[in-house]
Amino acid sequence: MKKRTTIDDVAREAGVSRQTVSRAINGMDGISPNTRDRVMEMVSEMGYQPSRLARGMAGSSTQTIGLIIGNITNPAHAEIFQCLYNLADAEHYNVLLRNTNYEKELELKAVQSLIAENVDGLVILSPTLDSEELAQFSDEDCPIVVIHRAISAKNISSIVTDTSRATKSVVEYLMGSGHECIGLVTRTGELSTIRHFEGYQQAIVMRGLPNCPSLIEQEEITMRGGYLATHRLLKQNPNLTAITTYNDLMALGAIKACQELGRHVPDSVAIFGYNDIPFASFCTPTLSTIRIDGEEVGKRAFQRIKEMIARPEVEFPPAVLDIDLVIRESTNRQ
Amino acid sequence: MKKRTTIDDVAREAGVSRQTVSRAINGMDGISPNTRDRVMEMVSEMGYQPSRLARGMAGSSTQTIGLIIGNITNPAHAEIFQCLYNLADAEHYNVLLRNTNYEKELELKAVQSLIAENVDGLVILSPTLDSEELAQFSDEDCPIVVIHRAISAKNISSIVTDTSRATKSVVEYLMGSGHECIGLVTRTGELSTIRHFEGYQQAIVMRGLPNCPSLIEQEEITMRGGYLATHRLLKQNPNLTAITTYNDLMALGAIKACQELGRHVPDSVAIFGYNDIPFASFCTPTLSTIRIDGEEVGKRAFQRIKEMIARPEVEFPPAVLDIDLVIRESTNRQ
DNA sequence: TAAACTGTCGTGAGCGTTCACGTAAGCGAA
DNA sequence: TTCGCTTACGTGAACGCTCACGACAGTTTA
Repeated sequence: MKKRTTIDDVAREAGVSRQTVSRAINGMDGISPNTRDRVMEMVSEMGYQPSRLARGMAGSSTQTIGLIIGNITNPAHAEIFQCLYNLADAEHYNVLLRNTNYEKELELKAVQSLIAENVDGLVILSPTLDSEELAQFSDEDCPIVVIHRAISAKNISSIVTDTSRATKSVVEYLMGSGHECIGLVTRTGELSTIRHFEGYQQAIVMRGLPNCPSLIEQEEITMRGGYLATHRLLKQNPNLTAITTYNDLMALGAIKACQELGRHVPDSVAIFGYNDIPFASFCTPTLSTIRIDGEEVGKRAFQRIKEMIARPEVEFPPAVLDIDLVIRESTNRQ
Repeated sequence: MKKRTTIDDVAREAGVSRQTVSRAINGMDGISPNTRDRVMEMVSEMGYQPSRLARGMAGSSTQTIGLIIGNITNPAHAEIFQCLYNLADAEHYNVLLRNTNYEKELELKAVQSLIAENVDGLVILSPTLDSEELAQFSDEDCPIVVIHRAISAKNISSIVTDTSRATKSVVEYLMGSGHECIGLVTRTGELSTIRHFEGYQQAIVMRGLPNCPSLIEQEEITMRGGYLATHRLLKQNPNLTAITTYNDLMALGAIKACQELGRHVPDSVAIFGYNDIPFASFCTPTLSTIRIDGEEVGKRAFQRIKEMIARPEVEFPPAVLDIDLVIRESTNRQ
């Protein structure tokens, strides 16, 4: 049975007090350079690692941030996680993950449980909870950063892209390429789809095209979901020549559905994705999509949560990220 | 400043002692049904949640398992994580993730840091560390389950598939379809590739075909890696008609490379993957691959780590999982 | 009837830190 | 000298639990 090396062990060996060791390892002042060196040498000699549990108990920080993620299996989410993780890890933060499968109940529980775990901050990467549901956590003293949903309140801040404008650009691009009957494949629920609708309809209306409800299909956010929705869409609207989707996964499913129905992509149907996951440039045909820089998102989210931890009284406005249309084969009609 | 509800608060309100509350919430005996009910009612009324930090400090378990993962961006890994996570979460375990990018140094540090965090157990999902490197952790009293590498020692156990046999089956299948010049695209490093080589060569030799080193290319485990390796492979061996790969990601890259080089898949080159990630059945052409049930892997890993936590003295033999060949379009020559 | 046991509960200590103090030495200024 | 300030430490308490006990009924056993 191995016994853990504690701060007291180090203190004893170095011939100083507990507190002095603490001062040394935490870079606090009130300690002379000489003693600091001596202590630090002892620390590495004895292989001492402070216990995060004890630190969390005694101090105010657990050096842990919670991350709630809708589905880690979604490559767009995974990329953001990875980047956020790397930054956090570099600053000795632990990342505590909760995979919620986009379920509202689970997500609410996840927020509560993470706060109860004394995380220093919380990042939410899932389009499930709405502003009101989030607002109830304003009074817990745990800063929250929400990704992809604009909200800013006490202790709550966000990193967003302009989904509405992006979707509008996509539809305008498709109309510019001569498409007049454009379908929308999006997720179930209202929450983040509303921006999606918004952009879609703005573009349609501006162009004076008919705003037809049968051109919209909703499904779960997976390849299978995109596949099913597209099947329905094309059955109801055989004259449809383009589809814009909620994300790349649904787009990949859409391509599959088109192929099964004998509708060539892009010659018979153009498909537009959202996110630019790695597969988008490796599939056949390669996928036109909205590029969101996952690395940038992860970086901003981490920076923001750190700022909020450091200055809890400040209220931060949403950070809006740029997006680009990436045109590839799936919309490139001959 | 919100104050946390502690076990003492509950005890006071319920008119019992701390320890009695502890007995109630932990389902220990030495408490009458009446008091238990009364305490539990008070617990939910006050919204009391025990502090994992304090539990970890005071008790022997932190209810946390560590998971080291090579690259969470790899869908095969993500699936296993998700399943393991779900099971762990259902039993109130936290999962502490470390993403190591397959780097040996990071991975060794990750193991040490997780042990220092007092995790109850550790699961390693990465083909990076070899048996000797792992063996040094036998003496820490923290059970370790290694996925995809056969090893069993004190405190160390594993969940594996027979990569060698699987690869052999693939090559035999390809030869059975008339292929005589078969390339191998695998990862850099020796560790898990050795089983890959083994199966490949066994099949080749049994058939009496020449064992040509130029038919093997190594790269990083990504689509891009598979893409680059395949480019080199086809340049050096234009007469090659089939490629078997380390995993589906590399296979997807291989398909891309073939398309760029004007080699039709499967008519000119057949491609075989490994893992059966969701994209394998949604890409074009759909990918023939080895099916590994990620859900089963995650389940076994979690069950095993729980067994090891419960009975630290027992040494478990590797659990070997079944695999299947899944034949799809990418090897289906007309 | 005394002794031993069983069921139910409470108490003190300890886990490994940080925090808010207290203290002693050294130095300069009034 | 005397006071105050700074620098460099040390000390006790606290964080919220679990663990190993101890205590005290009530019930069985010898």
